[in-house]
Amino acid sequence: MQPRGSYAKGLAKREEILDAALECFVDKGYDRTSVREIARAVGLSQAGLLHHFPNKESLFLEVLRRRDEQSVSGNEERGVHSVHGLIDAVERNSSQAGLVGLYVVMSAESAHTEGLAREFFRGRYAWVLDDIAADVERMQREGQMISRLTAREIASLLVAAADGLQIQWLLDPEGVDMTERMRALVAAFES
Amino acid sequence: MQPRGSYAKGLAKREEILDAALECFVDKGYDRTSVREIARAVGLSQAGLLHHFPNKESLFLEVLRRRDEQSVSGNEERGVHSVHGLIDAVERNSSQAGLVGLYVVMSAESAHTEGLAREFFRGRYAWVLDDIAADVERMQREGQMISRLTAREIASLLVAAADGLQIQWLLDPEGVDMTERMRALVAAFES
DNA sequence: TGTACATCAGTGAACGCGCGTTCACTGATGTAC
DNA sequence: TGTACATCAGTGAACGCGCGTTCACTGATGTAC
Repeated sequence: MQPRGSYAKGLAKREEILDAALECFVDKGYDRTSVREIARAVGLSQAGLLHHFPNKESLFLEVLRRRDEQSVSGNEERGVHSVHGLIDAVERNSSQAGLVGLYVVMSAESAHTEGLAREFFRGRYAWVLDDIAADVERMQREGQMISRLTAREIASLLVAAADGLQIQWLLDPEGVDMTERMRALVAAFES
Repeated sequence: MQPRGSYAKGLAKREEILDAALECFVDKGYDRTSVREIARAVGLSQAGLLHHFPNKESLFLEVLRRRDEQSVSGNEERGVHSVHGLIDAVERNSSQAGLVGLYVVMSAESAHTEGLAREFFRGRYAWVLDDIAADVERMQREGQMISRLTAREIASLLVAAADGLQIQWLLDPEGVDMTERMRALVAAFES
């Protein structure tokens, strides 16, 4: 006998939970966010929440996965991950108070840890860097970017700067304009 | 009646605790490091450890402060914080498996949080950026660096890249040579 | 169209656990006289 | 030089607390006949 699957109401609640969980994880990190807290935010008991997800780590990974899907589909028209796609992501980030910023904190947190979250981020960085490096290589061929550095080096530095600027911005939101600063970096790489 | 102050034995134990705490915080982060764990590492009971520090947060801040002092005194001859001082720090970091890396994870963690740790990092970033910007400005005056970007922008991007590369390196130690990549970035800024 | 029933959605209470911190205490150690 | 004593260094047990998770359960909902 096959399981029947979720009802419409269940799926809707699931989405609601993922939204609330994202918000909590973004502004408090994994460890400092409790399941109870997320449950309260969506008007459920903790046991009610855990009816939709087997445990906290699964919920967290679902949040990451969905975030990734959304960011991919939103960027479709300009190439999944490109140099300017990265700048867009940074811009969205500063206006929406840390949507992609989840990644910086979460990846920094999980970089030290074993487990599924670490594997998720390792994989994610790998293909983001691949995509951006491909875009940089194209720009180099078209003579738009310097060739003194390899495409991979430039891609890695761009992503690193985006992540690092996020930290500076979180510590001092008025002092840093992330988008403008990213544009300046790209300009320095342009030939 | 004045307090008598610590004995030599007490001061030695204090240093031992700070060393052990640094190691724990570096590879597990603040939340996942327990006082009991640090105490065990230095052969004390948890209550014994808390004889030397009033609570966990104080211990943590002491670790940060001492780390900063050591890194300053080690860099004396080349200017406290300079462009090449930053590269040195990155290099030391990759060889010593994350000594300064404490800052990246800790600052990312604490960027979202209120409290003393956040203030510590806010202040620290402010003066590190000031120092490096001053060094960049000197290099610009001497014609060694491009002037298309402001000194402050360059300084901010250098620090951001150093932090971001740390994350990439933690996730994939073989895939990234942080030092070499930092040198490439500095080269891109040189005129 | 009606109904029996399996499954879904969600509750409330409890579980064991590890956490940071506190307490009253003991022995070692330096110091004032 | 000897000694009384205040303070330091450290112990062991306990504290309350919030955590993630589990349990037995109830009512709602879709579906098969």
